[in-house]
Amino acid sequence: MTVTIKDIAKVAGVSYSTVSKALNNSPLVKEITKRKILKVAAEMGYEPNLAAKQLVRKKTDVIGLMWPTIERIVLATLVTNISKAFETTSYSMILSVDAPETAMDTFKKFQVDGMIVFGESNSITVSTENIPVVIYGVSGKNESAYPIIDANHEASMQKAVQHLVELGHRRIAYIGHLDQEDALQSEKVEGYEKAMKHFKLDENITIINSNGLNWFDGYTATDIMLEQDKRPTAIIGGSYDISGGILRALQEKGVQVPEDISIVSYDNIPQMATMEVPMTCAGVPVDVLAEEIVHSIIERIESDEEIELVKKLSPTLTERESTGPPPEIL
Amino acid sequence: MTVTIKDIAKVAGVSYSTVSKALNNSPLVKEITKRKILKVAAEMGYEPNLAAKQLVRKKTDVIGLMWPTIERIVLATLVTNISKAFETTSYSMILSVDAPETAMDTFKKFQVDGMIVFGESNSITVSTENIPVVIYGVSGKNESAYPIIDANHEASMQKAVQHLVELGHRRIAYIGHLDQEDALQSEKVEGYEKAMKHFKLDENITIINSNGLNWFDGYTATDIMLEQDKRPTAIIGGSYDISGGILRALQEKGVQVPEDISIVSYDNIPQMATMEVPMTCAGVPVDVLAEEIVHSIIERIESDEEIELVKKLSPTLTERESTGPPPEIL
DNA sequence: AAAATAAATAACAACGTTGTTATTTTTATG
DNA sequence: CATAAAAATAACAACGTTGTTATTTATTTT
Repeated sequence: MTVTIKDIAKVAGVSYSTVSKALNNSPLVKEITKRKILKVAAEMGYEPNLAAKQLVRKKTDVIGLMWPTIERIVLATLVTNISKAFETTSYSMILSVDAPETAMDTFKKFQVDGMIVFGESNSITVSTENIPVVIYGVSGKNESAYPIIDANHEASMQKAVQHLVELGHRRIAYIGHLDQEDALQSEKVEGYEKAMKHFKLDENITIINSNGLNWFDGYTATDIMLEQDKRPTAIIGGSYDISGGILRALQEKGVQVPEDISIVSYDNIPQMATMEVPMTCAGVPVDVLAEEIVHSIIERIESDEEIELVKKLSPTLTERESTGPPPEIL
Repeated sequence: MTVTIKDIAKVAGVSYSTVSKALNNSPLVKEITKRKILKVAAEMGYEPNLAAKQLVRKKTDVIGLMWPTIERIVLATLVTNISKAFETTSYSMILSVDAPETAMDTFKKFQVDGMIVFGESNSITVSTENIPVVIYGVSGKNESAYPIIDANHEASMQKAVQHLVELGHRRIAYIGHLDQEDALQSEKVEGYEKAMKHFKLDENITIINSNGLNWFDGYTATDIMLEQDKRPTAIIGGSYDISGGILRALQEKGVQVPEDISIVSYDNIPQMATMEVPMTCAGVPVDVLAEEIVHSIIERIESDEEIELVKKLSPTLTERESTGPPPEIL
């Protein structure tokens, strides 16, 4: 038998409503009785019944995270960070790896107070009724019905290019997955182009399609790139995995990083520091991103005012050993 | 305002207890009233309140999955499969990527009916009270307090070696992560050794430590292996990622797979089919594994009898293009 | 057609909380 | 030291279900 507030009440010799108040640290109960009740509760191993509480409070203090594609390491890191960020709040998080519809059903069933959705807003096909939602993705052109946390790929690319330009680079290539369907990827390429133009490097724009987001895709793309006659002195990798492949390909061809070629990677996760060559990277640090997402959904739940629809975050450039001045060109 | 059974009752002109029965398809209510009530409920967009139901039923129909290390692709695939497997049951699954203690707290709070734990039984440090638990891991020597689903690494290795022996191989090497702490890894190596001895290939036992479970670890280990004078004609890779690295390293050195060297990988996931060279692999197919895990926890919840403590599954050898007869040796 | 039985529905008490209202106890006031 | 005011506690009605018991209605049986 599980112990309820009524059991505690009996033992402590008070009414159960007093127990309820004491457990919620209400100012309506005297300090000394509060302490006594808390002590009894602890001794009896009391665990509150969420269902009962939920039934009367109409609130679960639970937020659902929809995460349909679990096989990408950067997102896995983000999820871990979000989960950690929730620990300091009064909310719990539940995770669903199901298809959006199924996930939504589960969340509705659990009557979550809010939802975090990875991906574009159009991944929400079912009605969310009036459950607050925050999306992590790309704000894009067309307006979304839900607030979006945008990691600001364009600004990241700007920072990456700027860093390399300041080091003296001019021939800066971009290797990434070129996918019209994927707004995330497109924004990176466009950001790169924009930045190059901004620094008057229009004719040096070199974009290589890795045709995928995996380690090996970056590897292959780099091989192809190295065969071309005019090598760039710096490469921007479109993602953690791709940059890993780029680095490996260069190493194998005996190209020194950063002496011969510098690399900056998109994605700002701690793992960048433990790569073969610690990687300079541009992007919103994953812990900041997590904090921001968690903060946003809670604000949206608790505040009545409409929050801003698009929140573009400020990326950081973290300098490590994969970037340096370009080699002297003979 | 959400619609409750009382609202339906009013509209349908019956008592709310009749509505409850009708919605649960009870034989105590006449077919015609049942239909009427169901129709009204649908029209009003009724969604049952889980908390209320839970409060009286003392059951949540929810199972928690503890998954502390989300960054391994094989486990991610398993999670996806488990999630899918639950869809055909009356249970829902919630996922926690937190540390075991935190995860356990969350699950207790949600009053899950059961828990699935990845890893060894000693990862459960907190009391599970009387929540049914099923562990996916290694049964090992010392008895566990909880039922274990064991993917039977030893038998997998036996199958891998047998397959290669039948093809005519004798010099079969094993490349994997040698970690005393990790029972999963140790069992694979031991299984390999046992199988080699079983086929009287004691003096051909070659074990190379990849010092890690990543793609690159397999890659490096293979490089080292190729420098040795007597090459094996076949390699067993300890995991999906490691095998990927092995394959890549061989390709780069111009070693043909399977003409020059055959590879069998541990881990039986669909992704094996889409590698550079479709990979022959040994292990319990991930969908079978998922079904078994889901079935076990549900059985443990619903059946009063004690279920067997250790369930060793039967691995499958899936033959693909990475294995063939050994080259003629001059 | 009245009495006995069966079938269908209604009434109501749980379940474990919270929050509001009613009562008791304590403290301050004249 | 009675009395008013304040503080502390108790009582009780929700919340939306389920399952048990009580009541009504329909169907047999004599």
